[in-house]
Amino acid sequence: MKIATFNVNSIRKRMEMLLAWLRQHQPDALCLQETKVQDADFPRAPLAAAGWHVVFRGEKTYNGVAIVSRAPAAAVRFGLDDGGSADEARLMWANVGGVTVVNTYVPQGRELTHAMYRYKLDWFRRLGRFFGRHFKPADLVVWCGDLNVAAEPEDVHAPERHQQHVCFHADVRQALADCRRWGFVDVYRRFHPEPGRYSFFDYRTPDAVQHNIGWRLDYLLASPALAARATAAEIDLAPRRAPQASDHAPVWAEFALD
DNA sequence: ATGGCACGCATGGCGTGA
Repeated sequence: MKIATFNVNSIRKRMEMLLAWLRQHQPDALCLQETKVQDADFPRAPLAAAGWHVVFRGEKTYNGVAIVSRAPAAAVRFGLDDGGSADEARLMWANVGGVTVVNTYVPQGRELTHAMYRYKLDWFRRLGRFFGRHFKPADLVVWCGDLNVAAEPEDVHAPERHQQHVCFHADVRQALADCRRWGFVDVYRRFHPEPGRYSFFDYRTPDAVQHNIGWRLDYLLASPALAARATAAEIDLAPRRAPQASDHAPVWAEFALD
């Protein structure tokens, strides 16, 4: 089973690239973030014409998540179900081929002093409780998405310059670590321990990919039971190098399931 | 040290992203 995640930065701008990537990689499930489109305008027709199922929740201009799959997704649910802000355009989960796929677009946080940064830290706490409420480590679960955190110094170019950044501050790294303590394994790192492997490259950095000035913000984190079955994982930089690219690259992993 | 660029919007500059 092949599962992937891709922050597309507008699905309408990225549809041609997205269809080509699906055709080439044939994932069982692809989690998308930042679709930036309200549901009434979601471009489901070109995906359906290519034989893909898709479930989604979005809003105008901002956020938006979707799961594209070859077989229909089951038990599709949206949002954090703890009575707080549900953020349905930031979290969805579904069963695809016997695996529970959780797709998140974690709030970026804007500035350390901004209310959205407090909201981001709280969001990780709420998500940790969500995992504890719904899943057991023996379940086959994969948490995918743009987590907006470089988990370790190896996950960002020049970490010493980013100690006060909302995606690398000690507090947000700890919030992700606390959330992962449920049992999540970083599948990409199982296969690629080397530093300097990134999934995000800022548009404003000239030739960022060529100079490898980036961040690893996009993850597939598997439950212990699922991680034990991982056979491969990669960051695909080709779509990031292409014209009219998203600022993120797709990340995928494969699992050997019965 | 600062700002690059791209996106969407009842657009012609602004808020947001990371």
